Amino acid sequence: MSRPETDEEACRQVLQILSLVGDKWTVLVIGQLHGRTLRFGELHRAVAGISQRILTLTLRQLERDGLLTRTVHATVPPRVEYALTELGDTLVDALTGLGTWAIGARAEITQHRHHYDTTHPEMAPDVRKRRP
Amino acid sequence: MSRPETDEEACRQVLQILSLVGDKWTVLVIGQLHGRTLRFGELHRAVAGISQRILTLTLRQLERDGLLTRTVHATVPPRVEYALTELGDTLVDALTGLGTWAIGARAEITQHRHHYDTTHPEMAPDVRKRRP
DNA sequence: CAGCATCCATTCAGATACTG
DNA sequence: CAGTATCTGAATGGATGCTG
Repeated sequence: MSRPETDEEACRQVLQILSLVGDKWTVLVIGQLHGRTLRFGELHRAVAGISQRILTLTLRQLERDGLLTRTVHATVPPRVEYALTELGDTLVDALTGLGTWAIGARAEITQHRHHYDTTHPEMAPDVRKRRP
Repeated sequence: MSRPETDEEACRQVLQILSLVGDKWTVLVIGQLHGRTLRFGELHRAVAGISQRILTLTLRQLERDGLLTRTVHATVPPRVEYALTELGDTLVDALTGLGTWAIGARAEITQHRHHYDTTHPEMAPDVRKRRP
């Protein structure tokens, strides 16, 4: 009874979420927002290396998906605050599970890679190219 | 005491894993491999729409990371079988958690998107463009 | 059957410069 | 401060054709 319809379905759902969260920055952003509210500039500084454009797009997407709220204070200078919604918080929780796995598996994966690279000398440069 | 070092660290780890698993096909492939062994052609058919090139690259990467094994049977015609390793199985388990979240949140997210799109008419075409 | 080599179109991140 | 506008190089995915 392995691989029932729900597995199939779950797989597609995961895919959706991964494409939603799978880009380089989204996870970092919601990670910073976990349990606190930050302004645009603060986020920009907190997520080292992100460009304004990408940060803006990332925030807009998360806002559109209902994962965070964007609050504009009509002051001078302008003040815009970002915070996770309850839905966003639950996503963080869900991702935490993956994070735990990642921490536990990291060493083993690194080791496997090294072994593979030495065992299969120049067999798959493309593969390594994709994971520097 | 929110956001201790471990959070920071976990976040990077998640990012690693997401970039490892976050592409369009990897999840589908390991999803198909969950609990069974498949040949290249079977996988190619099972994961509808994937090209041979991408399937090959995806499999190589997973093999390199120690998430699946590639067994070549020296027969004619050649027979190559792919199966998840124990590590790969644990990844599937970890992803299942995310899948569960995804299924539960899907409706709400869709609803939020719709609301956002009607509320912010042409405010963020780029955002919608990124999520058709 | 399983996969590699090639080429092409597209997407996207990132840098830079400008504005309400 | 908090974006928006624009441009460009790089990376990727996908299609096609060939081979041990």
